[in-house]
Amino acid sequence: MASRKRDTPLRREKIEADACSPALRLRILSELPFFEGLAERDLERINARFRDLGFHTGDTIAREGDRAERLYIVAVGTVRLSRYAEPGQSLLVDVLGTGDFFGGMAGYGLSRNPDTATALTSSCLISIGTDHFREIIVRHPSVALRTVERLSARLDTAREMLRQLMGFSASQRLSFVLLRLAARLGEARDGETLIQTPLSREDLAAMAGTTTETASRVLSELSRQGIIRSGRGWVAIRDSEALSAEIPNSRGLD
Amino acid sequence: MASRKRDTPLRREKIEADACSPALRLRILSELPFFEGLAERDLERINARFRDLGFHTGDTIAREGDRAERLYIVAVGTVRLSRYAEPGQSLLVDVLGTGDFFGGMAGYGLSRNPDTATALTSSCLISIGTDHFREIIVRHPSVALRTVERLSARLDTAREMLRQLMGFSASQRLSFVLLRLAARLGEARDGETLIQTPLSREDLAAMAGTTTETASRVLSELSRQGIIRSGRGWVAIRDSEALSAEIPNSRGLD
DNA sequence: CGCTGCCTTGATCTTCTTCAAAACGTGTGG
DNA sequence: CCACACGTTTTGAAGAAGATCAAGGCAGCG
Repeated sequence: MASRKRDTPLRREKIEADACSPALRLRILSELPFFEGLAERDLERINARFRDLGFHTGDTIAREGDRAERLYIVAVGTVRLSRYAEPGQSLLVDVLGTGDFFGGMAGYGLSRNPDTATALTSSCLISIGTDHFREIIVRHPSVALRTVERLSARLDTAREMLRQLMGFSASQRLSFVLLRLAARLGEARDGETLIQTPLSREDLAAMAGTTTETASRVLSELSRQGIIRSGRGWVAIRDSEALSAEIPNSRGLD
Repeated sequence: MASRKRDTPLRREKIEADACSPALRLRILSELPFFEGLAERDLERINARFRDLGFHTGDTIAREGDRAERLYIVAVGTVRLSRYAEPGQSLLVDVLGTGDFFGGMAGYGLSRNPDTATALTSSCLISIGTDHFREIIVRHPSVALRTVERLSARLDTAREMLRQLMGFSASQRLSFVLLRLAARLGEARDGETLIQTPLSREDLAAMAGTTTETASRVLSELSRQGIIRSGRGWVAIRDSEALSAEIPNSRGLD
């Protein structure tokens, strides 16, 4: 309706490819909740085990089915974890921001990557061989605990999504996905929460377990109601109350 | 059709309520993959921290929303983890057998039980306070690693189920659930794999994210094709090849 | 500008849920 | 030991939600 040539609120900052050069790595490491509270020299030793890697939008960071021999931590940017389903279909498992990790965690059970990771924006990650990470876990109980906690939380999230996916309607699921994304990646901007992670309708659909068309319809309807605004590659939530109200007994995640 | 008064292959052994009395606990503990490789005296110390609990069929072991202050490990029997959805609806998150654990793993993120646990059979569990378990993790790196690995595997399973739930048809999902159950809880019995865990059609439906009626229809159809046999509270898989073939690029889980 | 790809919208059609009722098993009490 | 009564399972028919198929519109980019 009243959708004139409105501002496209996209203001994507270019990320320097060398944003996490070796020099900066130590600082990044020390700020990760993961390694919080570790002694300076332990951090240095750990830092020496890490590698840093820059990626451009769309680059593949790790591929489903490859040997899982590295653990990755997102330092800057956002990363998309997806899992192949049918030809053409894929489930968008998660969207990761700064501090999130993925990749070969287990040495035994999961010898191969269960998911494909791609860079949604120019990103930079740090990575470490699983062997070395295991070593760190063994050496630093606090890291072990932290890892267990993060994994538990993620497991809960995944199960919560399962619950949502089954009982809820497509539009409820979409609303839920938007709230989840807003909470993790949203930026407050004059009263709205802007999600400027470049997620296509197809991506959103994949997160909600529905089709591109349905996703589009739902977003249109929400816009019509003034609950959100959206455009190509961005969504802004204007009334998150109303959005939450769409979802029966929802729970915050992550 | 040819479904005459066939044998009900149920042979459910009664489980003594005291099957895991303190005396037996040590043995059980030492056989858990979890604590494999620990020294005798470490095991004894750990054992001292554990409590043992017996449950009858249908008993509630832990309730969704309660404070998560204990970790449980299934010693004997099977346990059902479910999560409330809509009034009347619930998602059956998982079915646990010997050696599986659940409950408060994280101290921070998950201060409350995300799931309700009920005993599917007479079961006996051992449990430990989360604080004590954290202590064990800190003290015994091998347990930490094992925990991380188990959690990773579970996370993967949950995500795999997510993938299934979205792209697949109800019958494919059901087939998948049956295979999963068979792999974890099935017993080989003259050429068939028998799942004698007393799961109702409603339970199966909840695992597959569908309704009782649809579950029933699908099982009927599979029986008609000779792929399975089923009755009240049991399913036997006669041709797991055929069952797998129902599912596009499936993956083993857990 | 005109192309290419993304997004929107419409119409049809399949699948699954929902509502309803009958058949079956199981355990119970006579 | 039999018969009844309950809950589970099965089956049927109608309905709704969403997938699929098919165009048309709009933004960004060369």
